[in-house]
Amino acid sequence: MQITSKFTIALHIITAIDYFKDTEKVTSNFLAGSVGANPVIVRGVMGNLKEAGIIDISQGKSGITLARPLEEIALYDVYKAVDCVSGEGLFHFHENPNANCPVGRNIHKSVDGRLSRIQKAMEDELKEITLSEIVNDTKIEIQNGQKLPTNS
Amino acid sequence: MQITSKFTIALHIITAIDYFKDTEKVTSNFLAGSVGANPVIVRGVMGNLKEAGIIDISQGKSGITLARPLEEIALYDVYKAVDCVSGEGLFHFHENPNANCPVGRNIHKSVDGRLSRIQKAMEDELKEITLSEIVNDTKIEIQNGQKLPTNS
DNA sequence: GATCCTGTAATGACATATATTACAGGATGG
DNA sequence: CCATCCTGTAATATATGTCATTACAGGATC
Repeated sequence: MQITSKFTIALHIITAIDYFKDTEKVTSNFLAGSVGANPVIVRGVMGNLKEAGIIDISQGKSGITLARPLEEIALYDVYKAVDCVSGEGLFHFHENPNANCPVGRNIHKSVDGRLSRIQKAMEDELKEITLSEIVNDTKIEIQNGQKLPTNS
Repeated sequence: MQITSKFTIALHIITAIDYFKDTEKVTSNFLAGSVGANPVIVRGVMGNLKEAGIIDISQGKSGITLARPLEEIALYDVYKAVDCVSGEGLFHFHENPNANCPVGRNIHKSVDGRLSRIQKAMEDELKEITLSEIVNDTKIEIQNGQKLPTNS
């Protein structure tokens, strides 16, 4: 199992919105071209990000823009926006433990809290990382890629 | 998306093996009855736990037994044993970022490390919890459930 | 007002999770 | 030593989720 690629698509979208904000009209088709996914998928993710107040969507010349500074967008905000992990939680508990068995009747009580704690550890880490880190690193990587090998 | 229930089934199995070790012959069918899942699924999980050196499987009177003390079985060991998360990692990266786009060409480099770090945070938490905690809590819950309401 | 863009529905392909039936082969215990 | 019981595993079915794709309605823009 894996967390849906909508999450990394969202990170890619935000990075591209920032990177191309001054040089391109950023639309769902443009973003879909960069992401390599279908425009409908991208529009869906865009919708999630808009609901979460992370981007603004306009059909005008401005196109799609960021609604707040990159420093104020944590990976956790994006993760919540695209709803990677259902309300059921990260772990899928088997549905039918036997209520006639003492273990089956009580296993939930002793496990649920610990699974939440594990999920929380992941989510706390998501809160520690902002999009500004990712965008900055991406720009650095782009710079490095543009340097040609040279002897000088 | 959710992590497969094989994981919680494994926790349930281990708990039941310990709980019933002195009173029942523990077989895949017996465990499947407690878990409320198909015996074939349980045998599959049992196979994973056996490979990982967590349980021993015998067809004799002893049935299925724990291969090491509960204190030495971390949730992480079980998680690895049942292979919840593929080698691809917890997060599914979109497959086709556009190599002709500077962002598409570099987004992986700036994101991959951070996604690993998030996954690691979860896995580190899994390492902190042992089955002895879960089994002890389950036993306590069973005790509490057996206490009848009383005025005395 | 023509054009472009978003929002969304409908459908299909594909992968994964779980259940289920069936059976071969091995260990056990009488 | 043999009947029995149990595990290991293949094959199949169903359900669900992901992602792609086509299509189009409606709104904003220029």
